[in-house]
Amino acid sequence: MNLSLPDQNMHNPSDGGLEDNKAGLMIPCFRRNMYDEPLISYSNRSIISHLLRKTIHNKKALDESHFYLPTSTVSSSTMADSSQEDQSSVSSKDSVAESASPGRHLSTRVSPEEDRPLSDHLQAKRARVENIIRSMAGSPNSRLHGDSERAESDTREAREAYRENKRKQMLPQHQEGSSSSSSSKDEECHKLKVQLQSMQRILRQLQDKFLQVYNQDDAVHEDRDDTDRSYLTHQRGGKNLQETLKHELSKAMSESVDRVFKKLSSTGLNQSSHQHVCHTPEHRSEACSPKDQTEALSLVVRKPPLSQLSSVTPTVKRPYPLHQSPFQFNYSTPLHDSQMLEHLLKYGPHTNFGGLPCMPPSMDRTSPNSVGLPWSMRSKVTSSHLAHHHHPSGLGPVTVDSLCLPHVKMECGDLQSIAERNSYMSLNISFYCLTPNHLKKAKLMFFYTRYPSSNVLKTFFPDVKFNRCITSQLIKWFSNFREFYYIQMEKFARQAIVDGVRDVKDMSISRDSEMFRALNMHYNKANDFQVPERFLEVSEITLQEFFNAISTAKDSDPSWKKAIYKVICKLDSDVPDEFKSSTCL
DNA sequence: ATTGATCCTG
DNA sequence: CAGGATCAAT
Repeated sequence: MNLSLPDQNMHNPSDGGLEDNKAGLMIPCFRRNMYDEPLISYSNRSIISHLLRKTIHNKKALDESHFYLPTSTVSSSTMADSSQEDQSSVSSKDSVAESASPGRHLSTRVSPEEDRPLSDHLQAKRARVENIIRSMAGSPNSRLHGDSERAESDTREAREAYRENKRKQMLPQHQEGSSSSSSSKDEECHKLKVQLQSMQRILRQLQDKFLQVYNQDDAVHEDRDDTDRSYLTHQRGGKNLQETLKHELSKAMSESVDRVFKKLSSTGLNQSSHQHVCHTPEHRSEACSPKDQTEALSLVVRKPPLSQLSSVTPTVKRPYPLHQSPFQFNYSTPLHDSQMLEHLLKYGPHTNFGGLPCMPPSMDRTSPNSVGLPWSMRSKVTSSHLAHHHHPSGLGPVTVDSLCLPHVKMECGDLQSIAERNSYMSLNISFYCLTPNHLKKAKLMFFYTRYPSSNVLKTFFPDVKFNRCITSQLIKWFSNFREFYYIQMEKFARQAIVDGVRDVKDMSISRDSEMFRALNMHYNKANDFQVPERFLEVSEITLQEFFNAISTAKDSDPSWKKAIYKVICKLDSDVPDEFKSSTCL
């Protein structure tokens, strides 16, 4: 924390953004290496990527294992240009895993001739997915390693191939759900693609702008020894622009996310509603067959195997491909990242997910915490609660555990663990919830304002998307701060009276007084912030108010503190502008 | 009905 | 620090 150098992270591009980057969690994409890579490829790895991650993953695995299919299995000539990807999109990993469970229709390729028809439609399907990926943003590989022209032409070809493929998808495919679902999925994919392309355009524009500023700053940096003080004003202007651009970028991102997920919530949730059949064991082997997994796939919210079963706040872990789920409880419907994000947008991070449509209604019913209560009262459904109330009839602890998963409370830590897998989301996670850095900042702000208005909060936490939850949490924080503050004051005042202090003038607070140390320890633990003098004055006034009230026995009145609160709330001062910067911590 | 402050608890 | 209860103000 260094408020005098609020942007120091921004001025060390040379160390590649690998420095201790506290602010990096908030705005990770502004680190140079982050900028170079994840922002460009985010569209492959974020929103859609949770629909497609498996395909990409499979492709990688295959590239390593040299697993190949005969080109002849690709029946469509329109897929010729992407035949290699098509082939490589067959998951060697999945195949290996699935080979352990023979009889699944998505069998291994040990004898390709036997499943030629299946191979064909799976090939087509994979080709389609691959093409969608490529038409989204171009192949990340070609972007990163190849020349951009080729990438662009690849993209054009991929789009055409995609259109061709759309026609191909009209062919009878598989019996999952209804036959109309595949074409409607295509529609959704297409809509999503259009959305993403527009997002990309916006992003590219912002990236360009940002890069301009960035380069400009670099140039200024390099020349700074040779230039006069005009350099400082130049730099300041650049910084302002940087701040502006950061906010613009965040805003554009979040708006885009909002738009996409609005779409998703109208279309995607219909899909998940048909997944309801997954919740009964009788259906799990049918409706939740691996075929479904070749489409949207994603996260399984699960508890880490090593965590105690009694943990109240299980963390979200990397998804298992369903067939690799250690206990084969595939019917524990996975929560999609998109659903999580959507839920976050609606309710904030501290709600459980019992209300999500993918949840079995029965569990919703039996979970009183999840229905009809304000957000603040919905959380903390513990595994033990569920174990006792929902599944008294013989399911083992592990089963109960897995069935309870969607009820885990989402913490910022959980979100960040999602974000670790996804640079785009990591940019936005802190946007949707309060982080430890925000807490730290709030505590420092308390030195200036004990009773911040919600407008002040909004002003000084510009990197957070405010909703009811966030606002309440921030207000609660300050309420807790005040509580500690007033408790200290009362304690010290009473102690002074016990110690025989008579004159209120003897109640003073300096930087080396015990009272100050206690307060500083609480609000400025790292002691890296210079506590403003005004805070000492206000503290002293507070202490004297308590002293006076107690000495005159006003504390016999149950609401004697209110008078003091009324005095203290008028002593707020303005929070310095430095706190407005999201990079000040 | 909602919001916010405080108090109390864990 | 968060959750919940209570009270007051809107």
